[in-house]
Amino acid sequence: MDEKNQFQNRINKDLCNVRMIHLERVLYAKQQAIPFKELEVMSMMYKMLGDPTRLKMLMALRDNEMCVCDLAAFTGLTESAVSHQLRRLRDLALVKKRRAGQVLYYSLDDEHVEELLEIGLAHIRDPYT
Amino acid sequence: MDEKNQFQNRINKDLCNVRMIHLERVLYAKQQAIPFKELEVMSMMYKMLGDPTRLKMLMALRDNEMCVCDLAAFTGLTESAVSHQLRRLRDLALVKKRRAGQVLYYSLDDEHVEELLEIGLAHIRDPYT
DNA sequence: ATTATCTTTGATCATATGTTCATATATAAT
DNA sequence: ATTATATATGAACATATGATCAAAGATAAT
Repeated sequence: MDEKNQFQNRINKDLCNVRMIHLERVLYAKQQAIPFKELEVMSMMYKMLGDPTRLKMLMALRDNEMCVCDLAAFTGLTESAVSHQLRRLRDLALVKKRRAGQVLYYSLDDEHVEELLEIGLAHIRDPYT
Repeated sequence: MDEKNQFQNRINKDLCNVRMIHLERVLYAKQQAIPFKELEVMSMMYKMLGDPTRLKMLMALRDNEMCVCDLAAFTGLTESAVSHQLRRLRDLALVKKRRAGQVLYYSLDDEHVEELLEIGLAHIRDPYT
């Protein structure tokens, strides 16, 4: 096999050889790609759903708004740990809080979050429908 | 404040005092909670969406099925790294593969995955609608 | 059969993550 | 003002995670 053939799938890109089979698909993907900052925020949002403890809290919040100590009792964690996680969930707009005196009531931020939870549950229960 | 008052929100549960404000909500949450095994799978599925590299790959797969080396070229990672991540995505039924000779074409597993991506993107772009 | 191409796998390592403990803040009650 | 309640924050530590490198399968071509 001569050198031309050997490198038929190697395309010079930014001074280094990168192998690819469908150049047009790679270019199209690059065109369509969302800005990196959005990608980071978006992946961080999913990551916040991607922990058993936080997910358990979120699933419970589908039915009722709950305060920190309730969530701690429910999850079996310390209130500190729950508070830490709620803060991260709040930073990504997955939950919101409402104050009533000393008590802070947490609930799902909006219907997007509910949908993400519903679809995720459906997916793991019926992977092929 | 006498001892009765001091412990009004402390309920003996499994031999240790746990503070909670809404016992009925905690009990209801426990009743409604999905099995732990499902919770683990579900959170792992979101976790797989929760990494910039994997998410970038998945977003690209919305438009086209792509092979490993294309995805490597697109992401700027080694083919090995891409393959590792694709395997994890496949384990959670987020992508599927189709063989054509030596080339393996990856695509989103089903419409659940597309929906999860659409809603996630909508959420970070319009946090309040 | 041998070689090339495309992809996968296992080990390794630096970084990221979740929990706990100690402490601080905020609101309410005495 | 002082004390109690409810929550938040920062530091620390053990574990989990993602990328790389080296090597191995798997399919196709010669």
